[in-house]
Amino acid sequence: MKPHHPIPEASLRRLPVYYRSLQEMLTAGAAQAVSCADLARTLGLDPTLVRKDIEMTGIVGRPRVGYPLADLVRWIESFLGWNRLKGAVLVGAGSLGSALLGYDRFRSHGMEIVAAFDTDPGKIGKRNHGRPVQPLSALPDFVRRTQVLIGVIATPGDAAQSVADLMVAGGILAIWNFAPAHLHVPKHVILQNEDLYHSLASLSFKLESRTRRAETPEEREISYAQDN
Amino acid sequence: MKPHHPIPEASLRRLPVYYRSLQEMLTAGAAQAVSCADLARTLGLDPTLVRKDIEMTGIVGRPRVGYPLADLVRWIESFLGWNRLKGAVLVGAGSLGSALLGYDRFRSHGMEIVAAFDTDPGKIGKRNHGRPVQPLSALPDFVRRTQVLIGVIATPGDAAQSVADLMVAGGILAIWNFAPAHLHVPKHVILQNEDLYHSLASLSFKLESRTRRAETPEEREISYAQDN
DNA sequence: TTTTATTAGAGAATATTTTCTCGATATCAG
DNA sequence: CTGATATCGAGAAAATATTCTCTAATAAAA
Repeated sequence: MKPHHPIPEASLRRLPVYYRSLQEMLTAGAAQAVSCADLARTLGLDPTLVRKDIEMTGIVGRPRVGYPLADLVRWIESFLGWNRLKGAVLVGAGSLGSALLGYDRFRSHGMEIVAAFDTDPGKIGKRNHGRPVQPLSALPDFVRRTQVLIGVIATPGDAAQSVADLMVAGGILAIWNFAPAHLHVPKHVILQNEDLYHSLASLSFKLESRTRRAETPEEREISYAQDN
Repeated sequence: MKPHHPIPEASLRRLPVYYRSLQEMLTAGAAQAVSCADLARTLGLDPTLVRKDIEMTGIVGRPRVGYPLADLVRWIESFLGWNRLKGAVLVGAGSLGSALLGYDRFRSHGMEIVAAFDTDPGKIGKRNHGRPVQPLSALPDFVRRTQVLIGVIATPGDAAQSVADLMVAGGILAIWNFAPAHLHVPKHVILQNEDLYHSLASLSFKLESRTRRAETPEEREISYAQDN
């Protein structure tokens, strides 16, 4: 039923948007069913785009009615794997790591961070948001014992590759990397980079080109060439 | 030199990767110049892809030599606007907000968070990573006075839209949204969403489909050669 | 029963991204 | 000094992804 292979990345990233909007509708308790047109209108997207994305998940709607709201929400959950809780380990109990440990809503999105690791003796042995912080050296064994599949890296950039290696050695299958580093992992390991500087680059570039364009409309042609 | 107006988003997101790699080479002090082929090899990318991306920034290289390393680094900085410091305000001094306030390396990437805002009376008036936390109601006036252009949202999802409205009212031109919410902003405002659940969806989906696929067929045993 | 709103599905059109190809040029070896 | 060659630059082509368009089918409403 589900065409697992050719899922466009863009569609995949839009599904959580739909999901959240649908869940809001659900808690608002307004309607039993929702049409793609409704959803598209509230999100400011094209209706056919929304339909394509939803169609992709395999659920079938009913003409003139739309999709049963509760079913659609559960279906997306299931499609994204958010209904099957997967354990994760986190390395790097700094401020970002702590913030991630505090995100209790990850649990309702299929992921639970079950343990944290660090190399700082000042952190090891203490608890962070309820999870014990263990020495990094204990990671591979822990992963092997607990069969955890997801590893979250929230270390400084220069430590990230060696952490990734440890994770892979332990049997981690998916790495969510928040460290500013370009990681090399075996092909069978899923790598999701969450590098803030990538986004900042995009934001910064767009802002610069817009404000510069506003300053000197006629000099656009050299706008990229000028150094300050 | 040519201002390609449509800068591919994909290229824009690869530039920070190049930047970091180049900077590492620079501090390693190995070579004066670097070729696209070198860079592509260390990053595992296609050489022509790298050349296209770099060409897009407008820098000119020298045949048989490559690009002068130091110049290239500075050029990318300049292209992305990372050499012109832009002020930003942050709303939501929770754990994620604090983590962002603690990222002092944003400054070397063109952004400095100059003030934080929150609605929690327990946080207002205190300092967070050196910045005073002010009441949210003070935001529009602050933005207007200081001419800050970037707004960072790190609030819970249900507060995000009203915060965005306040920012827009104050004159913010770019919003970096970490809250799990779909924001509506005027067209002239740049919106960059950093929703963790989008990435988690992608990660989770890929992991689910791989593990499901691996459960049924014969290839379950995966060997990890490396062990250290 | 007829009308209407809506989904399903397929295919075309468009946009974007990546790869290919080739000519030009600076460096190096002889 | 001359030729070989690695590298850049740029345009063309190919591949990929996204968006649009249209038709048929269906369920609800009139």
